[in-house]
Amino acid sequence: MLLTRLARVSQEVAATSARSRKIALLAELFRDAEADDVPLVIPYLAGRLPQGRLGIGWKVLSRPVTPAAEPTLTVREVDARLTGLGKVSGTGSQAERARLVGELMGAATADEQRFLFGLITGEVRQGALDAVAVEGLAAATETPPADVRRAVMLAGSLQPVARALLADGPTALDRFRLTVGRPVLPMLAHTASSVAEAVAKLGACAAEEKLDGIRVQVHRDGDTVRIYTRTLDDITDRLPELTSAALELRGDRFILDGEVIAFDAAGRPRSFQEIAGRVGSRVDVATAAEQVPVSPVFFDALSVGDRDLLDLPFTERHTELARLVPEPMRVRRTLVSGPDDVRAAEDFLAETLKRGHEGVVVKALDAAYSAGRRGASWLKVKPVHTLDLVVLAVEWGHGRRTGKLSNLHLGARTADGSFAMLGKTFKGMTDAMLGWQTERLQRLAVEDDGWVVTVRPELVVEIAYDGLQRSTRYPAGVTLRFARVVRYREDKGPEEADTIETLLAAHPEVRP
DNA sequence: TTCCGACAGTGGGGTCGCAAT
DNA sequence: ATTGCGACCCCACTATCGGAA
Repeated sequence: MLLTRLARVSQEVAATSARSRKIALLAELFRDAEADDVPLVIPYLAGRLPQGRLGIGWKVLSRPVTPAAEPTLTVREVDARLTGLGKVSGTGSQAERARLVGELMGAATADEQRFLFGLITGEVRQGALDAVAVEGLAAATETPPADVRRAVMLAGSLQPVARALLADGPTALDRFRLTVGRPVLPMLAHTASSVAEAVAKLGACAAEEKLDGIRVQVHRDGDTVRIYTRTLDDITDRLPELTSAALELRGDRFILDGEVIAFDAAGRPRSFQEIAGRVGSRVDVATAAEQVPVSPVFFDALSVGDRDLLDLPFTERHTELARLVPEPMRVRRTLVSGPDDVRAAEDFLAETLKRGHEGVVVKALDAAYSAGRRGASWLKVKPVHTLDLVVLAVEWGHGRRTGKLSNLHLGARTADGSFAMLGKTFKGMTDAMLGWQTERLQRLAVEDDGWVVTVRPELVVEIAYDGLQRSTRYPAGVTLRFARVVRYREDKGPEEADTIETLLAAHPEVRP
């Protein structure tokens, strides 16, 4: 199949907003693909590369290359060239990679160049990624979408499922079973604004500590242990303590879900930054492990022995977990019978925060373990802080925000009356706010370099954030974690904005 | 008819590792 | 040694479609 066909369909998919139409367009293309093209066509139109990461980014791809006049590239040729690209490594490799990218782009028409750019940077912007491609695949093969989604969860990605389904038909899905040693997509939590809201939605539930570390899925089969991240990367070699911990447990065959965290000398949880640095260290693991030893805290069991627990209610999975994992390695929790029992959950949240953790996750007791779309049966609740800050500058948006001023630069007052930048945010704005701020901020503009518009520091905005973290980038030595806009405060002048001093005083545990 | 779950999009900061300077 | 870039950790929120209630 020619690449130009994919590029054209991708444009058509992007042009329609109806999900049903997107699915129909994808299904039609999948049906037309030859057997050998299928393993490429499906991930390409799901916005993914079968090779995974290539080491090529926005910078290299942005160099202009004269496009080809006629479309000649086939999907298989593109795949072969990208595979070659991924294999280039060593000294001088960056120049060689750039040369190969230039060759590929030079063989592509302008439309194809646009498609390849989106594919490699992961920004296809056609309004259809994995989930819609799964629906398209289900339609093309006349298989129930729920069955395809479940197989994708068990396989960890779309490609193997697509290949099996198109080669052998719907019965091939039976091959995708939970297997120790093969990671599955983890179940994720939604957000609730309060414990009361979460309990009202879920009924009988458990409130568990929410730990601010790195999610891990631990597989043990006899003496073999493998550890996977949320995106299913294998990080076994970076966390030797976890292998030891898994080998100490009584069972010799299981899959557990948990979080890796670390404690300081006083027994308080260390910051996310410290844990992420430790888990990210690959070169000298021994030294990193000495400086920041980590501990696992497990909260779910996906399989034990030869039993697949995924479809069991949480209560039963937890019974299995408790049988296998002793107390300190198991997450602290409390049971809540229902809305009349909210106080128990609220007290538990207060205790958890006092112990230095992030918040709680409220989990329905009757829910199965599912990465699919079986509703939000895990709800996280975290405290939210707010500040009044001053807009110092704003960046022009991309994609659907093209032509709108989007990403705000936020400043707090300093002792001398000037403003210190604390970070940026593009979150929390409605389309109406986006339109309003585009007009309002242009009136305050003192400079526009085509990317950043610098403004007079006069407009006050209320910002919500999850906490403070250390920063080497910003002048105060700190930055906001997960900042988002709540509302504009036109009733306030910049002289009423919050100061760096009050911010630091509110977070004594963080020192710049 | 209204409500709500699922999805995609729009990017945020930090850290590590590697190649180039 | 320092800098720039890419990969991967953590993530919030809004708009929209389409099925459920």
